[in-house]
Amino acid sequence: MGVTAEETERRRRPRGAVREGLVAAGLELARTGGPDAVVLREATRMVGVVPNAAYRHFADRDELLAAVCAAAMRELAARMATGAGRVRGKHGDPAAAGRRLRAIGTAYVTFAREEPGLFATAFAVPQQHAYDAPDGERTPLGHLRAALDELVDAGVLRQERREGMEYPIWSSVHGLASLVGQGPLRDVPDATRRRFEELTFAFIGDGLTH
Amino acid sequence: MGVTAEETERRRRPRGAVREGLVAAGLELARTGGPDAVVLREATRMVGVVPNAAYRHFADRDELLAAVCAAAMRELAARMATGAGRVRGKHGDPAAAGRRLRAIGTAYVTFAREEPGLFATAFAVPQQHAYDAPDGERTPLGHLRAALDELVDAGVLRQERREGMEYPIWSSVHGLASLVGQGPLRDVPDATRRRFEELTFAFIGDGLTH
DNA sequence: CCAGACTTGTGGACACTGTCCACATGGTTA
DNA sequence: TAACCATGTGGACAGTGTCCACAAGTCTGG
Repeated sequence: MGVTAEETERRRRPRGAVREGLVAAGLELARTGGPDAVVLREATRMVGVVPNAAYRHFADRDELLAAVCAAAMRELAARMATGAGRVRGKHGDPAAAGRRLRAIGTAYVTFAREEPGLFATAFAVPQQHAYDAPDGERTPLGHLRAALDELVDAGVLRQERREGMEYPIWSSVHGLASLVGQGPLRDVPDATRRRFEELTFAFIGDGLTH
Repeated sequence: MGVTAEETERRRRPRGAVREGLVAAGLELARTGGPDAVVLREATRMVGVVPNAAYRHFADRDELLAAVCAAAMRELAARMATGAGRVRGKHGDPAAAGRRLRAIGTAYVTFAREEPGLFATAFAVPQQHAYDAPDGERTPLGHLRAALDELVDAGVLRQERREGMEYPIWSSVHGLASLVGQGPLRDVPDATRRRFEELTFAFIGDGLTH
């Protein structure tokens, strides 16, 4: 009797819900344990479905992981957007432009420190890293590019120094995030870490206005 | 008959050979597949010993992995030492000091690109990252500190800017290495990658002489 | 409107992994 | 020489990714 009820209930899942559920479950696992914690069977258990069901939506575990990685990367981009959005001052104001660059950098590093598992997961599977994601949203690199363009508009960064400036800055911020989030500097005291962040952002500022 | 021969052969291993063999095997696995590829059973197979034998030398797989990570980190430090050692010019010569800093940075990034598996493994288990390793050898951070100290001695880096300068620079180099070695910039063409490296090292130089 | 095709979930199986236990065996020491 | 200790063995177990055959809904063309 209960069997029939549950059996019929089995099909009541909205279309695509299992796939989304698996990604959400994978994100939760990644949050606490990083990419290695994204175990297919555990994710299916969380969704309430048998392990093999996952294979109707992903070719294998790697494909599930890739979807989780993409989601983690979107989360990082979203936090950068939020950080930049909180800075007031209109486009072209030199001070505001500087604060916006710093805000996206801070968001990046803060994400790595507060969510080391998700941060590691975001970079676990190398994705195409264009300025914009397929859905039209800005990627982290896109946010950086926009911030640098604004610094040029504001007259803070000279045009002839603009080209390629994304990469040294991305390197600095990404390296700081890695070292502090999961790397050797993971366990330094909070005050020390803040000093490292301060030093690094000051270094970037120096490099920009050279 | 053959049994007895092999049985007696079993004990012919030099003392500590199994442990060292396991680390060496783990290093080989890490070289091709990163930290996840360090699988205990495969390492024991390579050494020619039964899986459980590993538990006489390591509490569990994590402890084996930690040993492999430490070895990978020493390998990175060794390459930095080699790179610095190739630069001629005596201590205190400004040009030589700059070249030495660049040489250790280049060695760091080159290691990440040529041996992405080992690079990832070196940073997979966060170790104490002092200036010197327990065996007295310089760590990567130790090399960086020495290079910066020399820049001060050479008069390139002003003393009052010296303190804490390790961290922005380490961040820049480590970030570049991560992005180029295993991260989103892993597959950019060689020429592009070299340009990113050039830009980043120039950026660091600017920040130093600010 | 209904038979077949397609989609999606199930059940059972396999090889592989890390790890535990009891046991054997050789070298060392009291 | 007898007891001990370090080290390797053999067998077992749970957990994992993945494959195959099957079932039960859903959609579609005649």
